[in-house]
Amino acid sequence: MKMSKTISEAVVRRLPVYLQVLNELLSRDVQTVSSQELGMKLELNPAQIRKDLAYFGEFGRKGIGYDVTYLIEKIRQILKLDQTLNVALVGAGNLGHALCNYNTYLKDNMKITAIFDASPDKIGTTINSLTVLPMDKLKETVEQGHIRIGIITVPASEAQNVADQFVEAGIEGILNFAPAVLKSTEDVRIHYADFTTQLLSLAYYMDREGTEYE
Amino acid sequence: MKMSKTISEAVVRRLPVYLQVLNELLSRDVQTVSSQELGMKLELNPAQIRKDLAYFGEFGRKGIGYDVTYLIEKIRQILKLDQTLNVALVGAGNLGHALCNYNTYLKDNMKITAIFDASPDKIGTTINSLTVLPMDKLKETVEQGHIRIGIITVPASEAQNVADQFVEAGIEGILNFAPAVLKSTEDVRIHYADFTTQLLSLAYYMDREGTEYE
DNA sequence: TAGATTGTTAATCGATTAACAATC
DNA sequence: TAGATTGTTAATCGATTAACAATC
Repeated sequence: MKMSKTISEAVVRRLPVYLQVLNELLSRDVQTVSSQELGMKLELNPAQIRKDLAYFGEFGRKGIGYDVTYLIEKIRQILKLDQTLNVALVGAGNLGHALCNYNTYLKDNMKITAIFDASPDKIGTTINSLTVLPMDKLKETVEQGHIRIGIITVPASEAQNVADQFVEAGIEGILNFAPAVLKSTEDVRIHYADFTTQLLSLAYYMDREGTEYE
Repeated sequence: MKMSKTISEAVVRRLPVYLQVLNELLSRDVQTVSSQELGMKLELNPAQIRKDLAYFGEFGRKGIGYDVTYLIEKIRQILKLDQTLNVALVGAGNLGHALCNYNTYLKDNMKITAIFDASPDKIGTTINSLTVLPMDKLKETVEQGHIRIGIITVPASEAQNVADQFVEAGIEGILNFAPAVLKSTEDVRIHYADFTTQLLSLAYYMDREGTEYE
């Protein structure tokens, strides 16, 4: 078990993917897995997987591999999935609706506990038994509800404004679905989940794959 | 104007983000922008931006910067946004619905032209004037409709199966929203857009930011 | 014991950044 | 001309991979 050494973001982003595959193994009653096997499933170098995990502790057994259940537990601890994180969502449009309903998937780790919208049409309506609140209730709700993560599903033009309000309310992390680059203070982390960027970069590879002029 | 040199994925993924910021500048009638200014907006090193763009041509003017309109045009060409790409979506659930309605945003670059679902409840229903088709129509529809990109919004357990059918149908790129790692043949590119992974990695940074044990 | 596989150090590879001549 | 900023080469930094002693 070692600490110090800042862990790179690339490593942290791979952990949830490891968890995905491990959960799938668990559901098939696989007891033990080697970095070799994980590497095959993830199309990742086995050494990388071992190294990633070793940042956080010695989770494997030499000559044997990793106990699936134990490793899941450990990664869940690292990602703090034992505690419930409360999440606020701003933007009760189609995507906002979809995410709220997806809610169940994350079970008790992450829970959308408040929904906001600027539009009077939306305010007061109910999504998944949550009432859509007006924006001026955001700060108070976030503070009182111990909400630490904010999700933005508003149009790009309003995203920065919402981010500012989240920061002001003391949120610690933002997941932004709007196709916009956001500014925040240093202590608030922003992750981007805009799928249009993904789609556009995918387009680049269309037709060209394998035609790499060489 | 130079060719050869394979362009790294990191570069390609930044292009849509550049486009985002450039479009925003255009909407504010900004004519010219320097790599310095772009760097500030994107929190990226100016040298990196210049280098990224230089892979594709000489788009700037020394001493002046980049013409916003011209650069937008060039990046759109690189990402092949001049041609319309037809997209098929499998999974007419909440997220599928949301993406279909989002459709307008992508304007004429990307167009969801077919929706599929395995569930008899969904088949035959209409989303945004498109009728949800059964899975056995996928191959034929993809081929006849010149569909080159597939979007997966089914549960994780079915994602691989859908991907296989896409590959079989000759799709060239897949955008996967299911929390699952997918296998495909080498010539089919898979991008991941599962937001749960994003959320989980965000959780890692909660409470720790700035407490980096040093 | 022999075979397998970890954790970790060292080597490699690739991506980011700095620096600067060219030039608007 | 002087100041600004590109495109590009060289230097740096960090992440991935290989290799191997430790050990189950």
